[in-house]
Amino acid sequence: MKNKMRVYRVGAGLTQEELAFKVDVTRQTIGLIEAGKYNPSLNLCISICKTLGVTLNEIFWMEED
Amino acid sequence: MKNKMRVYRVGAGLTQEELAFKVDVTRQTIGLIEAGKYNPSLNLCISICKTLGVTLNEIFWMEED
DNA sequence: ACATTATGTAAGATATATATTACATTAATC
DNA sequence: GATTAATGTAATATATATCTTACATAATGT
Repeated sequence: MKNKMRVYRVGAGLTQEELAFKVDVTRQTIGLIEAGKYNPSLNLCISICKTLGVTLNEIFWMEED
Repeated sequence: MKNKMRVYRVGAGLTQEELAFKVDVTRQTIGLIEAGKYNPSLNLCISICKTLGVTLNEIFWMEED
């Protein structure tokens, strides 16, 4: 599993397009990050987290390895 | 204050150059991230955290706002 | 079934993170 | 105080995140 963005996004009742608009980025960018095909910038990660009301660890930190 | 990288790096007894080598990046890149002048990629942030034995939140998440 | 909404994906363009090389400055050690 | 190690910083080059446009598919409602 890549990251938990999608879980928190739909949990927040947001579509990819809506989240994209809020963090000032493209819908495609959100989709590709969710799909694990993009390596987003820290600032974008932080914007996403703040918009979804969670922290970096909750979405982007994987405990396993 | 930008992020707490420097605190944890010197706490780990590492020089910028040593950390850079471990995360496979340039010394300059580390220096600029510490100085808050770069917007690093998530993967690099994760590498740095793992090398320093901390999580994303500890270094890159600011509670204020 | 059809219309609409949400998502996947791809090609080419643009912005920016990072590399490379180089030199300057500061801190530490002798 | 001279020498070395660590860090700051700048110019140009390269790699890659992100944008733009476009089309295709999946899901959902009527």
